[in-house]
Amino acid sequence: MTNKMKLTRRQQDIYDYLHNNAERFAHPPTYDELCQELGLSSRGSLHKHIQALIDAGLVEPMEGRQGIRLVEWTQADEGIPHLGTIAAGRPIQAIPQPEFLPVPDFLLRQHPCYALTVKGESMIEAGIMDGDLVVIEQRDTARNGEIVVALINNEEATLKRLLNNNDGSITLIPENNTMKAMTFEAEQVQIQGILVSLLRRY
Amino acid sequence: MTNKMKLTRRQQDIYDYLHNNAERFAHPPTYDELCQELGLSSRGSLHKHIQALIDAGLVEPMEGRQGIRLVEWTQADEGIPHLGTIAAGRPIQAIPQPEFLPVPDFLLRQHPCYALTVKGESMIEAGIMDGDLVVIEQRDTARNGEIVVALINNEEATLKRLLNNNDGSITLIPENNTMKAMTFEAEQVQIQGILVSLLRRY
DNA sequence: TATCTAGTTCTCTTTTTGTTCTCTATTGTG
DNA sequence: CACAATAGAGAACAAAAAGAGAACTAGATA
Repeated sequence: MTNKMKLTRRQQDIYDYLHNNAERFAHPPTYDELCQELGLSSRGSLHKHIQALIDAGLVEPMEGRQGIRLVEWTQADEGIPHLGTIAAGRPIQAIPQPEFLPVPDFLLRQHPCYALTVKGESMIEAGIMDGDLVVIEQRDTARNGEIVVALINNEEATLKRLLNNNDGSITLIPENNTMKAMTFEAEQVQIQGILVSLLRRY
Repeated sequence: MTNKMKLTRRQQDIYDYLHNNAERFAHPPTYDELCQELGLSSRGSLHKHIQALIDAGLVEPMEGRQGIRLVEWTQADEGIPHLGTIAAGRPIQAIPQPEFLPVPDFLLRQHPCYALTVKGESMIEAGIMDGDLVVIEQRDTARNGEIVVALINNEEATLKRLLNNNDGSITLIPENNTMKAMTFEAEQVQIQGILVSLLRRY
């Protein structure tokens, strides 16, 4: 449905404006407000452009209620934020101003995702190397055997394979036979996401 | 149509400019904008050059001939073809109708690329697992240490690390300590591309 | 009810942009 | 030298894009 129609110059401008100022409008803006912001004096002219954006699937009219509009966007169009570096035994080292990576649909999930750079070799036998970029789906639960981003004791973040033990404890397994699995109480471990895909540049 | 004639000096200039500054133009540039950038004062003159580039198939007019611009054709827009499966010791198993994968810029190179699915574990210690998708830059030469798609005796295709020996022979090294490196005469080995990036879904 | 507001539809004009044309200057070639 | 190929300037034109402004519609409101 993402009909990538080509926009005219002004249509792009207006879309960019809506996109960049989405937060500024508590309630979706009216045509008159937009006209003022964009320096137009005719609602009719604006309407023509908005209509084009609607046809292109970039914008949706507000449901039923008239008076207003709303913009929609997806991660596939926009890219996912690259939040920083994850190294076993350290907190995630955040990038001050996360940049957005364009990642194709087929490497994402429905739920929101973010990207991290892997530091270290703790998952090397799972084919995850130092410097790889991993795409993480934001979640606070995970199933057995999934590779997760886990926060331990609210201090250190790590990428490991998850094992939920019968007694309620949690074991985090590195995929590196020089390293040992570690077991924690459920309260000590907080799941921050699960691994959904991996990107590597040579 | 695709009149593959050689370009004049200025045509090449203009093509190079478009090529190098493609990123700078949020929307495809208008003729007036290009004139300014290129130091021309006549759209008519520009038009003659652009027309030559279109004839040469290097540039496409914006569809629908809207009051706008020309676009360079890049693989980032269209995606790269997924040609099939590469398994050590077999020819590449081609997909009848290759599908196109949208792959973000930063995982590509300037030169044409294609994607293959990796079958087998011969490169597992390089972090390349069974089922991974590799992006290959189409090339017929490679440097020492690069991971290449090599065709051996015009029969079997394989993904290995390349070693050019002093005596002119070529050694292909698997990254799997249960497998042995193999050495061939230069004539037996044909480079079909080099590894530029890797994608994996979980 | 009358009135106001905000989206829609319409006609019209202006501006922008690609195209086509002619004319001129420069350069290289036989 | 003549001649062709390349390069640019500038004018004129048609169509697309953008905008103005008025009239109309349907809800909301008083």
